[in-house]
Amino acid sequence: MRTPQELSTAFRAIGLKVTPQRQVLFSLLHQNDGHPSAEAIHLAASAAMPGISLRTVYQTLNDLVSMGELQQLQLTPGSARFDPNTSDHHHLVCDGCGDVRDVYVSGLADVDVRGLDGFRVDATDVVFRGSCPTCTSATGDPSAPHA
Amino acid sequence: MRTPQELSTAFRAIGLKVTPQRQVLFSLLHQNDGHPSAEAIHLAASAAMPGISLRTVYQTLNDLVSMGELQQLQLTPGSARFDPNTSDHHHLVCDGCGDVRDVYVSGLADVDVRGLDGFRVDATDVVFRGSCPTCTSATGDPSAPHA
DNA sequence: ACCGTATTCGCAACGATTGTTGGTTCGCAA
DNA sequence: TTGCGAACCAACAATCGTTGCGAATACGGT
Repeated sequence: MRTPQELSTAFRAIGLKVTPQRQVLFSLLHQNDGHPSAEAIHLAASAAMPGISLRTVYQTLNDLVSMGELQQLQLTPGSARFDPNTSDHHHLVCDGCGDVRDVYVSGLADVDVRGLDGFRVDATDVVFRGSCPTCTSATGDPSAPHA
Repeated sequence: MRTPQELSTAFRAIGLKVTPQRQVLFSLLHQNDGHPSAEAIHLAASAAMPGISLRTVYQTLNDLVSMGELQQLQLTPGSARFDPNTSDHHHLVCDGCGDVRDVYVSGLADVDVRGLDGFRVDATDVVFRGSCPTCTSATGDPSAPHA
């Protein structure tokens, strides 16, 4: 995620205004390395600016997404998650607790894909699903050391 | 997707009953190689059995998903899609028209993944996003031959 | 400082999905 | 064949995540 200053400049450059609410969100996202939902962001923003509306949070998140400054993830049914990490990475989802982590994948260009059939590929998203260490031990996975 | 007969047997085996409504759904899904939404399945089912309720469609789809006979996809915000193709494959999504296709990927095991960090991976989903041939030519892609 | 216009907020509405309830049907094991 | 219980439908209401609307407000180029 770019700095609040850079985001402010980018907003003004396309005719969007930099309000205190947006500054709060810029700051929160800049220092966020997780994958928060809109609700979670609203909660955090409310701490810094009581009364900020969920509507405004959605509005600004959508702006950031369409500017390409923020990635929107739909990894599970239910609420979308937002990813401030704009570097080239992929995701790891725990089926147990729903936690999401970033992973870095190399060698993707070497995989063989059949069925593209004239399709133009702009982006490739890889999602690994499984169980995080905490959930793995909690569910008594036989391949894991038990407590 | 397994045959309606196999699905019927599988349902009975876990104490679920094989009703005419379910048989219609089994048949529809068996011969479906697309990625229909629940709504689309309900529409098709209504043609074969007028009056079948959307509620029943959801119920049976959920049963099939939890039995592992059907895959539920959440490729975009909005409605879920269901994939009767249970073979090992991945997906291609057109950002233009929303169309979804199956693709087959080999060599995935050779990619290098950093950040797994004790995570147990059960499944890997790859989603290629881009533009289908129809949308590519319609949007005037400079790299495509124009009309 | 001014003014145009974007932004804000609260509330209503939306689409997708699930819960409920009550009455009826019907699969299927014994 | 009979009986139990599951499944069906209808008709809602409710939930969740998200967006549309409209009046009041405030950013920011000049």
